[in-house]
Amino acid sequence: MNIHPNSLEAYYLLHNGTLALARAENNGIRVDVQYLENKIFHLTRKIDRLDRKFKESKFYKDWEKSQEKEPNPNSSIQLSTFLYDEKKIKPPKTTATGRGSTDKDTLADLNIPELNYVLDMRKLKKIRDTYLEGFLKEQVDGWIHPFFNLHLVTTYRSSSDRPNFQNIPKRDKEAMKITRGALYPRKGHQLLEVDYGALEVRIAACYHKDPVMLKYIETGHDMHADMMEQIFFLKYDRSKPDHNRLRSAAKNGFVFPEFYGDYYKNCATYLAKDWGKLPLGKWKSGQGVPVGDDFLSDHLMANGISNIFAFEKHLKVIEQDFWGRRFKRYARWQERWWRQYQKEGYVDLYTGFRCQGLLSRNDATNYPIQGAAFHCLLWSFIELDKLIQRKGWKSRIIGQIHDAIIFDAHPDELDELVKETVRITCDELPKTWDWINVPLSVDFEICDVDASWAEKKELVLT
DNA sequence: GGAACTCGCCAC
DNA sequence: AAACGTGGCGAGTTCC
Repeated sequence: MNIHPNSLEAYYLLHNGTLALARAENNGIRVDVQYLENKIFHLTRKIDRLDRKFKESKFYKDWEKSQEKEPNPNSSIQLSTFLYDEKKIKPPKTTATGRGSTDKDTLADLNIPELNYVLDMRKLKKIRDTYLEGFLKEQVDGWIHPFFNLHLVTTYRSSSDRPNFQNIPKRDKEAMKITRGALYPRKGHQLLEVDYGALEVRIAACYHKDPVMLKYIETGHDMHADMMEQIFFLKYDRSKPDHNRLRSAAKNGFVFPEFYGDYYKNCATYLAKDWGKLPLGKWKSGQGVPVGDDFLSDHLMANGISNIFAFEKHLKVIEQDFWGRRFKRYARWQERWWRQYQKEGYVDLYTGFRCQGLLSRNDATNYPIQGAAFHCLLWSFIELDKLIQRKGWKSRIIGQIHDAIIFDAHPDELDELVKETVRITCDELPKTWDWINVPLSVDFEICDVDASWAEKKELVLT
């Protein structure tokens, strides 16, 4: 099917998407209210304890003397004023408005032990106030009904609110356990999650058709391992934990930022500091994360890189190779796409939508990818919803997170639900939209019957 | 007493 | 030449 900009097909995608999402909203998610109240009580006790300890410190006493009103550890303005105006510390980083920053990384840089109390309190408050209190506020008789919006996002992605179902903690294990530990399936059911693998990378490839990228996708060859080898002068060994950490660093600190339009200087800083645990000046022996029997500083120095500037230069060369040789066709597509926008004033998505208005170069190349990737998810969501209706199943769809669908599944229907999901997401979708010229794949995660969302584990298909 | 803003931080 | 894309939301703050 060929979809034209602002087409009827595009309209129906949102129309049917709205109806399917409304059914998921209506289905809702079970929350354990007693658990929420207990956790909030215990987190409050922990936060109070940290607050008391912080207030006993010399740092706080000095802060108290420096201003009229009682210092509030949660006020970034008060903290910024005290650190950078009163104590005359040079801000390691500033905010968008030019004020000295007090975010997590910046405070860690300052090396003031008492500030750890502030950081610990912030983390627990985030969990308590945004998530647990948010669920409690929105729940009715032990059910929440998050909304999914199709009309708010510039790129034609979705958003979610009241409460936001799309930003519940996952990476931080403690925050994940506490927040997702409140969310349950229906009695006798189990939560099931299906994720598209590398969806945006694959959809990007449908636009630029870069032969090197297509080969990576078709063969399953590990692009991030290749970049890890190039950045860190190593032969990737998947059995080594330190190699896998550096592979993640290459993936999240270089490959994805470059795809989104970032450049080597930011990548160098981020890789060295956040992933490598290296200082931003000159390096000494024994610094950074372990690499084999060595440390990252020793390993890089052995390869002629002994400070952040040399590392930047190294990444500059890698970036030139990345866009000038490896993904040359991808780079040319970005250039073409940007010129198209400059000439016509819009970019079109393959799914029949048009992005207009003032766009930056990065916007013009990112929006069509982000939007069309979400539309793949939405199409699958609609079809799965129809299928469940048709079959009269007890299983329900309860939500969606950009490239993932969350089911509240009945165990008797699980096998068929998984089978049908693979069919719709990976086989039917590319048959419907012939611009999808790459294979698609999905992964499943599952919780036991009656277990909370915190108990999620990988589902291996046989 | 509410609107609008900044900042920080969670997700993809 | 320029320099990371999209959201929601709580707390603190300022303005009206």
